[in-house]
Amino acid sequence: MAQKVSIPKGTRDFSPLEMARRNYIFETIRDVYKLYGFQPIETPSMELLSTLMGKYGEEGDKLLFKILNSGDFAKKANPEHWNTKNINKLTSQIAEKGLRYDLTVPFARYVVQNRNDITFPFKRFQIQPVWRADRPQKGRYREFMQCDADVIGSNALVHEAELVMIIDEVFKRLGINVTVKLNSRKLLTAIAELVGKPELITAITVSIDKLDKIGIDKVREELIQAGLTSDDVEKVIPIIELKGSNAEKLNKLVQLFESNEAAVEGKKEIDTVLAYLKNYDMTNDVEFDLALARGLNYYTGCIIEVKANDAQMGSICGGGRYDDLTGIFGLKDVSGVGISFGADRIYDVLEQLDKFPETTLQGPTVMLVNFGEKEMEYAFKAAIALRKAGIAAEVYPDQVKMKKQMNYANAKNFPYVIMVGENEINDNTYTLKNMTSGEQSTSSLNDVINQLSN
RNA sequence: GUGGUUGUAGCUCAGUUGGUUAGAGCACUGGAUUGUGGUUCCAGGGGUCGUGGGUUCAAUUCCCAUCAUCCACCCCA
Repeated sequence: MAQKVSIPKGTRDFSPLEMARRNYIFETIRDVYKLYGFQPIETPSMELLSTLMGKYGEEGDKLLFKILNSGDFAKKANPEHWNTKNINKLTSQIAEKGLRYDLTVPFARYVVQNRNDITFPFKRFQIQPVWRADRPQKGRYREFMQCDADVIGSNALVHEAELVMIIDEVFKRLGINVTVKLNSRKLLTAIAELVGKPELITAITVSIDKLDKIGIDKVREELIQAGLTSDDVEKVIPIIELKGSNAEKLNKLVQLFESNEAAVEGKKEIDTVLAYLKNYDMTNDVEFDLALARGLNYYTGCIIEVKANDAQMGSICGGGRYDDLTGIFGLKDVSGVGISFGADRIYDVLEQLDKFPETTLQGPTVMLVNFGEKEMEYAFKAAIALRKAGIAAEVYPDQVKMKKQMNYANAKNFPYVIMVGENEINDNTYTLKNMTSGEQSTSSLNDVINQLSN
């Protein structure tokens, strides 16, 4: 009996149709990135664990796929660690590589390693898969594509504004309505300082980030659990619950925070970015949202997150400014800012909303029907001429029933089929059939090429 | 890591209050239709009912375990 085959949890195969649709997403993002002056790079699938570990928080370390060393790796492992189940020490002895968890940290490594050859500010984009040993669920895979654009070596807030414009343009082209949420990590720092517990910044941000999902009461509970007093909580809640337009929220912010230094800086960041955006005709909404936090703890300035308005899905794009990511690798005072589109989630949203364009369904342009030996030769030559003219052509390889050949053309979504039999050979003509309308006409090869070239 | 869901044909799923030949739709193959597909009709192939154990005269069905799956939490794209 046949062996039951499958692929690892959280991974997927992609059919020709799915590839066409994925490429449509990648091309759209790539085109917009290029339009804003970004250039592509690629980095290896695996990085040294020393590069990856500790950059994504404790949770992140757990979610890294680690690659077992080659050869007799067991020899190098200290048996004591086996016995005491000291996983951390043990992994460092038997695994020195891991699959990349995102594209930002490898990029920071790339910049530090190639700093002498890079002209700053450096704008790069990168579209590659990343891996996380997460438990899969809706919109969550263990292998998925990220489409990153980052600027490194410039503090200017114009980049934040342009990144928002890129997001707007990409989703406009894809036909997805989104809300771009904007906040600053500095305002979150200010909140932690306001209650006099700066060390709780991570726990606080994690809790308030859930406001949308779990509601204000649960957030209160979580904040208390995180170590805030109820007095503290009553100070925090009005801030994250601020309502009104972006300008109104920003104004009220001043009163709530008074002259907290971090708050002033954070507000200025948001002000500046929104001022830049006034020059641009946004298709989607930009919302200043104090409850936006984002998990990755390397962010220091503006943070950005995008949600689809018409689909149930986690964030489909996110990013922010990180002031010290290259510092970890020994290159100080280089600020970076970037965004990342989650292509797989965007795919799921497009599918849910049925927004893929028709053209992603289309197969090669024309199939030539195979009627017999003589006809095959005639058709084969025609296919060569068609390809020379830049038209994707294919001759059906076997002499089987017409019905079967037409079924094949149908299944493969050929928009056109060419039929050549005895009559056509005698007259040196070709019968071209439009598969959507069913119309067909007989003419010379040049005419056929002209018709298909449009 | 925690909680729940579901495992029956290639795919999507019925079904059996435990009983001897396990069903449908889609897909596939052949025919109606030997140069015309996407519509229709007929026929056919394909399943040790996830795996292991238990209860029973008898288990695909009940019980236990295990694996896989999907969903939710944690966290995140």
